[in-house]
Amino acid sequence: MQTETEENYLKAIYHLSAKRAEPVNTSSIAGSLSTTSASVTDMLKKLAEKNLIEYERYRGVRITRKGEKIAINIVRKHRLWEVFLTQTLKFRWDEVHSMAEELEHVSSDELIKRLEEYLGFPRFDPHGDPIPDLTGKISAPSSLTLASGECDKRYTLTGVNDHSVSFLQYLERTGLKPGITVRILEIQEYDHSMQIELKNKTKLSISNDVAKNILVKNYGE
Amino acid sequence: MQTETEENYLKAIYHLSAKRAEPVNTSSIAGSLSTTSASVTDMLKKLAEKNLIEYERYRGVRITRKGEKIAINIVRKHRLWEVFLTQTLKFRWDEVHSMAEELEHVSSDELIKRLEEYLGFPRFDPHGDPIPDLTGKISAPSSLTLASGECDKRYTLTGVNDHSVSFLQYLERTGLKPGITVRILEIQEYDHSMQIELKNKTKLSISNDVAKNILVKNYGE
DNA sequence: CTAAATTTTTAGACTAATCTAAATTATTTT
DNA sequence: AAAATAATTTAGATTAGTCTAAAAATTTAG
Repeated sequence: MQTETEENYLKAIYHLSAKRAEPVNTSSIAGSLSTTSASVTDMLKKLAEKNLIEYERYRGVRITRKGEKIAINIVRKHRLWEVFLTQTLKFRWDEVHSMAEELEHVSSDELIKRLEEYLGFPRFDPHGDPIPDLTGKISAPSSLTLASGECDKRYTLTGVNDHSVSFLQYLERTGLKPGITVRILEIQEYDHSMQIELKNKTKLSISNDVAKNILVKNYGE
Repeated sequence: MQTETEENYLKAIYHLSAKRAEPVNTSSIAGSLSTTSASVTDMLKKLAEKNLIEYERYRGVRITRKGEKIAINIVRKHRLWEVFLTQTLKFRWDEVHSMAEELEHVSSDELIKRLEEYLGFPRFDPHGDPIPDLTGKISAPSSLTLASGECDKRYTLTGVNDHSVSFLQYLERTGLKPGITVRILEIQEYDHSMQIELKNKTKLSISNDVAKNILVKNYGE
C-alpha cells in the first residue's frame, strides 16, 4: 500500500518516462508536481526503498515493473472517473481533470470495476487518452495529428496532445471536441495554418501549433 | 478549508452531539475515531482555534454553527455517494459505508450537486438516514421502531438504528431491507421477541433487540 | 468529605512530507 | 582541461497528526 503522495510521484514519473527513453531527472519531476528538487530527492529514496523505482544518485530514475503497475492503475481510475463526470454528470471535458485528480486516489478496485461496467467499458477518456484495462493493457492512442492532414479530406477528432485547461477551453469555445468531424479547406504555405469546416458549415482558421496538438483519425475509419 | 482529518473529527462530534444534549467528552470521540484521548485533545484545541467547536478543558465540546455546517455537508456527501453506490453501481447496502467514507472527502460541492440531480434528489440513503439538502436542512427520520409495532398490523421498513456491518449483513441475509413490508404475526410476552411474515410468506422470528434497531412506518402511509 | 478511581491533559517523541540554504556532483563553456 | 554554471543532494528545520507515559483534574465511593 502507498500514500496518496507516493501515488502522485509514481504517476508523474510514469508520464514523464513515456515521453523519453532516458531516465527521468529530479527537476522535471519537481516541475510537474510543483514542488522542490530537495523534496523529490527525499521521495525518490523512499520509492527506491520500496522497489517502485530504480534510482541512482545524480543519475535520475526509471520506474520498475511494480511501480508501473501502480501508476497505470491510477491512470485507469483517473480516466474512468473523467468519463463518468462527462458522460453521466454532464460536465464539460475541460472541467473534469481536477476532480478526477482527487477521485483517482480514493476508489477501491472493486468500485472501479463496477464503474467501468456501468460506463460500458469505454476505451478512451474525454480527451482521447486510452483507458488501461484491468490487466494494465492500454490501446494505442491515435498518433495522427490534424497538422499532417491533407486538403479536402475529412478527419474525426480523437484527442489532444496538450492537456492544459486553456487549450481545452479554446477547443471547447470553437466547437472542436473529440468525436466531431472536420474538412480541411485550405492550407497556407507560409505558416501552415489551415482553414477548416465543421459539420454545421462553420468555417474557422487554426494555427499549425493548434493543429499539431489535435489528434485525428481519417473520417470513416 | 480543513483537512480530511479535521473533517472526520467534526463529523464524529456532530454525530455524537445528535444523541445527547450535554457536551461530548474526549474519550467518546477517541472511541468513535479509534484513536487516543491525547490525540483528541490536541485536535480539539485546533478546532476550537478555528471556531468550529466550543471547547473548555476537562468539560467536553459542543459543535458551533460553523462547525455543524461543515459536518452536515460531509454527511450529505456521504449519503449521496451511498445512494450512488447502491442505486447506480448495484452494491449491496451493507457494502457501501467504507467506500462512501473515502468519497465524502474528495468531492467538490459542484460535483455533489450534479450527483444529487442525477440520482433524482433522493431524500434518504440506503440505510434510511435522511440526506441534508444544499442549505443543510434535514428531513426528520422515522422514529418509530418495529419493536413498538402491534400484532396483525403491517409496517414498511425505512431504516436502522444500528449501522454496524454485522447488523446490516444479518438483515440482508434474512431479507429485511428498507422498502420491504412485514406483518407482525405474534409477540411473545416474556422476551418481546416477535414472529413476522415477509411479502413472500417467509416467516421469521426476531428478538426485541433486533426489532428496536429497525425503523418503520405504518404500511400505506 | 476525604480517598480512590477514572478521565483528561501535558510533555516529549515519532513519521510523513515539505521547505531553505549550503554542499556536492555533473555539465557546459572557453 | 580548468573555470563557470547548472543540477542534485544533504543538513537542518517545520507542520500535521499521532503515540506513550506522567501529571492534573474530575468524578465516584465509602
